[in-house]
Amino acid sequence: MQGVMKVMHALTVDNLVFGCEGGRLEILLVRHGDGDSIGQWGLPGDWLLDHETLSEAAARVLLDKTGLSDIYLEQLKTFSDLGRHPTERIITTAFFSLIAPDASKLVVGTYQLDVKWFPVNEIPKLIFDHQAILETGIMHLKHKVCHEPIGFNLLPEKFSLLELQMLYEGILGVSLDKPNFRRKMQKMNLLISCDEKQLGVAHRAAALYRFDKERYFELKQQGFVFEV
Amino acid sequence: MQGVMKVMHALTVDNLVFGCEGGRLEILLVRHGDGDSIGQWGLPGDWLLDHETLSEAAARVLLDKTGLSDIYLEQLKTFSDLGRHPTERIITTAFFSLIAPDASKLVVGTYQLDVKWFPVNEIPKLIFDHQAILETGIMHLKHKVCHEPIGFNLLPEKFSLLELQMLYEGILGVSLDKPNFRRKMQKMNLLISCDEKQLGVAHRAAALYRFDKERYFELKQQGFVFEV
DNA sequence: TTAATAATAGTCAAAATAACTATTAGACTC
DNA sequence: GAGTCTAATAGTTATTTTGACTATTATTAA
Repeated sequence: MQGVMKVMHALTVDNLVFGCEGGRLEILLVRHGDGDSIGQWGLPGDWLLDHETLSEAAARVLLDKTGLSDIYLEQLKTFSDLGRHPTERIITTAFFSLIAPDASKLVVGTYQLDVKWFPVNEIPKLIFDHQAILETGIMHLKHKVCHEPIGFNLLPEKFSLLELQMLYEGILGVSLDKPNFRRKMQKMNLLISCDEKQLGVAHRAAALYRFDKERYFELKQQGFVFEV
Repeated sequence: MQGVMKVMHALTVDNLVFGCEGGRLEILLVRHGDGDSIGQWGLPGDWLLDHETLSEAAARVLLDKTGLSDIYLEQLKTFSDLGRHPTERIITTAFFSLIAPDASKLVVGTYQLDVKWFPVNEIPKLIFDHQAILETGIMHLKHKVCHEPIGFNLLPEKFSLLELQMLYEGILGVSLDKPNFRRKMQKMNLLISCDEKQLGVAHRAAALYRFDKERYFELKQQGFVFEV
């Protein structure tokens, strides 16, 4: 490390937590309760501390701001544009995760006014460059959903094939052929039948499946490809 | 940004520049000429300055340390492990790029003892966690090569199909069927015939091709998949 | 009883893949 | 200059996968 002088920087982490409700892709946002951005919506984020890695910070911040814990957070990208914060130079590392929205209960953190899921196409105005970070996250999700069987992370424990298909259609913005989608999914051997049927639906009840995690890790290692 | 106190951090950028020579994947390393790490090999990196983005820093540092310019650098990942530097807390953002090694001449930067290409399986001991960063880069490359037609970036302007195949075999560590590989590549319409043949080879000379950049961007947008 | 809705099963032509064999061109050797 | 070596290039074939469909079935609501 030579040639130029060392400079210190302010660093934060911001979390993109995606969920899915009724086939619609959702993102978790918090409303700030103090500071310059009081009252405004943004991604759950905070400063990186001295004694923690970025991943640790992301997990701590997510717990503090939203009450969610034990969530797999993948590092997405570090954002360093000079104008991304109105008054200071702050660099932020964004993390990415997919969960089933109702899996855990949300808790509004201290210094927070609210925590809420928003459908990704009905987003309020966000602080700083969080809109751009979200868009990067959605692009990443679209790419990832074609190369890894991640759709399952967004669904409840037990789900029907149509729910899975609608999720893919929602994320990718395309419509898929039902019999073909079903055939393709079943050939991957990622689905375990629950030997149960939907309840309370006004039509023939669909079989419910759950997700074979062992098979998932197998496929992940050998480089999964899912084309639609 | 509330709840915890702001802390300042030291930030650097490090560049993973991959090349290919004779079917072998190579990485560009520099040997430090001063500081604690004098005499040791590492990735070309340096401090992030106040007035620049991470991408700008990566490009500046690459030029300063190796003489390379006008190279597309993709942000790979930010490394923040507490023990990654022996004496200080330094966080680094790694950048990733693929070039044809002989495309540009290397220039040893000030404060540098040497700049050199190393085959990725004959790497000297590297400073800090640069070995781990390199491994992350290689994993990323293996993944990427199956999903984007990036092989071309590593080859000279004109190349034969066997050179391309050997590159893929080298990166992925598999052996591929020659007629099938050829057929698959040609069907993508990414190759433009140069109407030239190899010279000075002790066997039937192969046709030389170059790479159709326009078609490349088309495929990139629609989500390229290359399975072997 | 029938309409509506969605699940599930099945068909079929076209395209893609994998595993091959065969032939050809050019250079080197004896 | 005939034979041999290497790798390029062409072609074959069975199997699998795909995309675009149609048909049938189960369930509830009207």
